[in-house]
Amino acid sequence: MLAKEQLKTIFPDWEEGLYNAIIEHAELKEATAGTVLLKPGQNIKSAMLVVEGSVKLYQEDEDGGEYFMYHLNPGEACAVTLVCNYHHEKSQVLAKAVSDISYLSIPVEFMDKWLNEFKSWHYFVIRTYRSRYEELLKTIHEIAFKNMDERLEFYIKRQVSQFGLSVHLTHQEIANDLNTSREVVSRLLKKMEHNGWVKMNRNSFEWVKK
Amino acid sequence: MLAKEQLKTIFPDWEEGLYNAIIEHAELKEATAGTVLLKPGQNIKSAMLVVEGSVKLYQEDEDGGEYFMYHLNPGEACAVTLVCNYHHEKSQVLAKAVSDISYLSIPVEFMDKWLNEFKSWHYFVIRTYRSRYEELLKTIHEIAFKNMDERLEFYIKRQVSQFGLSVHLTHQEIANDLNTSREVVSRLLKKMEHNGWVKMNRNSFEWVKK
DNA sequence: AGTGCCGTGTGATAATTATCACAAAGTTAA
DNA sequence: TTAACTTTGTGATAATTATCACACGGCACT
Repeated sequence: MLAKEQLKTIFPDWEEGLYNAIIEHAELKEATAGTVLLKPGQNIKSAMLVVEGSVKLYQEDEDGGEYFMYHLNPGEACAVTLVCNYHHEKSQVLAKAVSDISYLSIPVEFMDKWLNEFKSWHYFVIRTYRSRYEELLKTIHEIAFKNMDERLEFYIKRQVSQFGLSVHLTHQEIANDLNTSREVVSRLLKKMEHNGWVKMNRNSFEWVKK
Repeated sequence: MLAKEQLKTIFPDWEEGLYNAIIEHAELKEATAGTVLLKPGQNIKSAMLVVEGSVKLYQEDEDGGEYFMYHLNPGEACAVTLVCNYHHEKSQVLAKAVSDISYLSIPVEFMDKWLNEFKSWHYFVIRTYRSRYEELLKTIHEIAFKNMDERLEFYIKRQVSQFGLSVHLTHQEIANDLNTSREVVSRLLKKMEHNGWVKMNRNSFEWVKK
């Protein structure tokens, strides 16, 4: 388990008691890049709080399609796992580690208990829901109103603000995240290259716009 | 203001003290069908809890487009208005009364206070966020993966489960909610009519499938 | 009854995206 | 180096949706 000091830097503004409770009851787990942490339909047995690395949240289609919704970073929690009624909730999302990660896993039994015990925990839960709700709104805005070129630009910008100007993704990976085809992504990136927005390499490209 | 008994039937499972606080501090407001209750960009000054009638929540585009996300019914609250930090939050959604409605309006000052005072209030807030988050997920699922015919069917089914088998909407209204054009809706409804899924009238139709 | 508006039907065409087919270039491993 | 594989480029074509144009019928109002 982490030292309390480390916890405090990653999850600031909690009560002493909550740090202690975490240290006592949470398990620090690790997962390698690409691991599926949560699948649609899966029963939720524990909450997930990211400590290190980042996680991608997807909506998944019945027949294999995926749509990327948002990233979870250190200090953030997966909203769908913060349930307050025992064992009955199932995941509606797919969560995948983008990098090697470590995260706190907290049995759902404590969710309800801590809501009563720790004020800072219930603020954390509410803030988590609120911010994830807002991420979903942004995602809906993109899909509902924008064409693929603008959606790709939005996607790249999110990627850039996460990992910097150098984007290490293949066209195929991007196409999967946007539920479109590799060809479409290739052509749109080519157009962006002509416009001087990106510098293309194999397996990666640089975002140079603005 | 409503009598406590009425409040209890619409918002069950609250504490006595919360009902009293509502009676003391909430205002019971009314609005006629079609009224815009909340606009994107607007500062949130008060929470909205639906008492009677129903409200439609939309994502709005910069240039006039709208996309319908979900309904709010009596006993439900608008998640975006349940803010806990004063005055700084702006709406990212559009809320419109579908029918004549009445709702409780609670100044945001109380949001934080009540979170501390009433356990039943913070459960209510969390449940609200959770259920709205889930509605957004469903919406994303539709837009990201389905063609317009399936999205229209999903839309009609939601309408039916809200208001019954008789759907009183013009093709134009449906087209606005789905951010598509009237012609597309007309043609798809015609196809559904051929399949025996609907019986068309002027200004309305019946859902007869299954 | 006539006028005009609104809701609907429908063809023609454009724009966007999806799908298929295949080539070329870079990378990895024997 | 050669072979196998991955990534990317690109044309051709299909499917889906958007847009434009216009007709027709019901309904309200005089």
